Amino acid sequence: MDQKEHNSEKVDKKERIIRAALEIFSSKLFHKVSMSEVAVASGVGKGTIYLYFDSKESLFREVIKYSYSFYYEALKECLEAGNSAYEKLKEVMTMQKDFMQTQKRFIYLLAEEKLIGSLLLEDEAFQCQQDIIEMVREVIDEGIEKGEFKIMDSTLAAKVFMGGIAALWYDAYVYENDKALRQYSVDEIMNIICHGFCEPGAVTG
Amino acid sequence: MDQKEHNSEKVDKKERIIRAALEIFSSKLFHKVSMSEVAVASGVGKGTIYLYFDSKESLFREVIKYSYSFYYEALKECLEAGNSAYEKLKEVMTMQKDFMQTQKRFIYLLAEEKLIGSLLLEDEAFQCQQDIIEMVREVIDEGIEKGEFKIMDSTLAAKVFMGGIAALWYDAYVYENDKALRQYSVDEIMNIICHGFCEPGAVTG
Amino acid sequence: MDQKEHNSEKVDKKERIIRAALEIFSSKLFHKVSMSEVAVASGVGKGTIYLYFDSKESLFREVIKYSYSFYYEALKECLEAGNSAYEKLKEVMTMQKDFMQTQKRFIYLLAEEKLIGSLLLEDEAFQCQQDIIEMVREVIDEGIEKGEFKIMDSTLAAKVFMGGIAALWYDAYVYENDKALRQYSVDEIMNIICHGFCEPGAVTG
Amino acid sequence: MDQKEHNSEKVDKKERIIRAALEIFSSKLFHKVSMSEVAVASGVGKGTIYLYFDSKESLFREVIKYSYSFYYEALKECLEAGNSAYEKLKEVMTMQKDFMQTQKRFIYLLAEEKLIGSLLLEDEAFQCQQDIIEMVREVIDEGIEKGEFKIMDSTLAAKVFMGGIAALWYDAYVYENDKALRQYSVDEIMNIICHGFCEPGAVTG
DNA sequence: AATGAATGAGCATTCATTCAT
DNA sequence: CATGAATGAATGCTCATTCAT
Repeated sequence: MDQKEHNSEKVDKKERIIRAALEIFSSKLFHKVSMSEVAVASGVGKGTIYLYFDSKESLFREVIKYSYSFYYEALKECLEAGNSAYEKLKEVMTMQKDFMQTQKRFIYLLAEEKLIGSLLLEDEAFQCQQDIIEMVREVIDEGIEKGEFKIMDSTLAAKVFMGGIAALWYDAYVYENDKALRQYSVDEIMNIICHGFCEPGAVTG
Repeated sequence: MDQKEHNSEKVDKKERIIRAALEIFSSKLFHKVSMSEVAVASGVGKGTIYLYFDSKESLFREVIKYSYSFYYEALKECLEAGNSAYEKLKEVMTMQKDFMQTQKRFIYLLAEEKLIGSLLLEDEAFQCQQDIIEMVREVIDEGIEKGEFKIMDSTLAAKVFMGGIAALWYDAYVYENDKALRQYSVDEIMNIICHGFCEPGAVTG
Repeated sequence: MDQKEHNSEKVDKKERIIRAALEIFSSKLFHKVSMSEVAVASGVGKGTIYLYFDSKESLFREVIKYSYSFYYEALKECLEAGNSAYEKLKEVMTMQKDFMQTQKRFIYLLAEEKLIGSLLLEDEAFQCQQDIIEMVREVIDEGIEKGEFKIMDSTLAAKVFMGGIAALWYDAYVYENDKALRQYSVDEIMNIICHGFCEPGAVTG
Repeated sequence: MDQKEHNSEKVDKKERIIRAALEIFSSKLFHKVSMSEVAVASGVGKGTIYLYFDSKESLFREVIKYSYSFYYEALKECLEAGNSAYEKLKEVMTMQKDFMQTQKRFIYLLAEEKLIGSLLLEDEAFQCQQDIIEMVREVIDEGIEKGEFKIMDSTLAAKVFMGGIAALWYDAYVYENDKALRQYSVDEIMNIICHGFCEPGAVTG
């Protein structure tokens, strides 16, 4: 067995554990997940997990990173896809709607990560969130430059955009109330976020 | 000591426990909080907690309700305060900004409640969230009727509004990055949400 | 209120507690009985029990004594009733069969008392058992003197007699298998105990 | 170390726990025994007990079964030993006398088992008692067939026989009054049980 | 005397982690 | 590398007993 094979086996086993852990962490609260359970689901011995991960927390952290990587890739594609900034944001919204429907549990995981994260995780994981906001911000800046969007604080706008849609899917998932989401079309949501609540011409405070 | 005082003492003790528990649940994950700890912080015996609450979960639930009650009141005041629907929403946003700065931990608690709640709590707690959306929706409907806001799905708008600002404070609290929030004025945020991203007149998708 | 009334009230309350406790101790293991439960069943406050009894153990002890007193009286009547020693023992057996059918739980209590007793109770309670054996022994001695019974160790005989029938009712109660007992007539049991297993004339050991 | 040794080590550990638990359950009421105590006495960690037993109750049950197995074997030997039915019963009585002197605590355990058992244990444990009565009954039936014993209900006789001697040892152990038992010879007791109380020829009711 | 709110010692059980094999 | 038996710290909850009223 050469070094390459050796490494690839290690990676395989590590990934197998992460994937099994992802499934389990997605379905229960962190503290309700036991390492034995992860070991059984991964098809490895309990001790083996500790060869690849320092602790339960560390495993959780890697699971989050693994999950983000898919989301991150999907997001990147969206932001490269459309022509206008508006279209790019619409792509993001569509992607998230789909993502949510197929990977519902990821949302749950993200929510828990925020909590666990704020107490347990390292900055590294926070970075993922920041990166996402940053990517969206760039598109918004692009839209501002092109005159598509008005002049505004693009970071603030990115947070409002991502926060608004996050709240929608969060609601849909956590309250298992996804009909609420399905009933809204992406255009409807985009319309509200991009054109605002106000009747054009309304005079406000 | 008359009956009234006696009752008030009982209420005091229950509330003392809730307040101590609020502090603690706000700073740690549910499973990391021990009843002994709550007892010590409340200045009562461990068994005493069980005179007022059936279980740890039950205590958590009451803490959530207690927290909501303040938020709920504040929200009600805001929605009665302004003249226009726009002003009312602006009041809400201002209130939340202040609320967040003084009661930061409530946000954390809310987030955990969503998780724990979806697994452990009864529907009762969910209702609070629904009630809040409902209250905001009514104001938005009012705005639509008055011609202040354009015709749109008011529930969706309420979710986007509350979700968007929730995301902002969540970010501010969880990532302890509140300078980010302080730097934005309420007007700036209201402008984005109410008037949207787009340059008026921009033609979109 | 004079002293007499006062005492009688005390006795009443004490007896009320004992009677309630008797019911409860008869239906559950000692450790499964809570003092609150006894308080509620007695219609007194929890603290009140401690005015009359030093501890849960002490209450249990008094309950046993109270129960024995009835048994003791019934036994005394039996032993005074018949003409011959044989008849007296038969009376005892009949009484126990009836006693068992109406006061099943007493048996349960007695059994637990033996256990709790051997660890918790004072000699005083042991005395009851000894007294009972003693009473039976006297009747057996009487029978020996009268030539009804053969010469034998009367204490041993008393223990075998009481033990044998105790085993029968114990079995009947604990295994809730009382049809087993009901199917045997007192005469049948007396015949076995008083005339023995052996075919008269059989030559043994 | 080969597989066999490995297995034998496992068995050893389980048996070590059972033996330690036997000692402790024999000296205290079930509810007064703590698992920590059993762990310390077994020389294993507290968690280890739970690798071999599901719960405290389950441990208790296994302790009972373990104890019975010795008694059961001894009883079987007795009933195969003598020539006549009388001799077999005498063997049983002798065995029990010895058994009691060396394994006093077993009796205590049996008594508790009846109580705990009637409330907590499964039928499985009851079966042991029934089996024992059954074994004795068969010998008595054999005696009846051979004309050694008179015609009588053999199950009833078995219960009286086992009950009578049980009461004797119970008394001896629980009241720590074993001189009482030692003073009686097996022949004396057999005489009373097998030939009865009555003077041969006495006329009874 | 009577009460019952308050207490805190006590205990069964779980599970992340280690380490001998 | 891989394992899983062994561990013991940690924790929610109960309940006999006390004591201020």
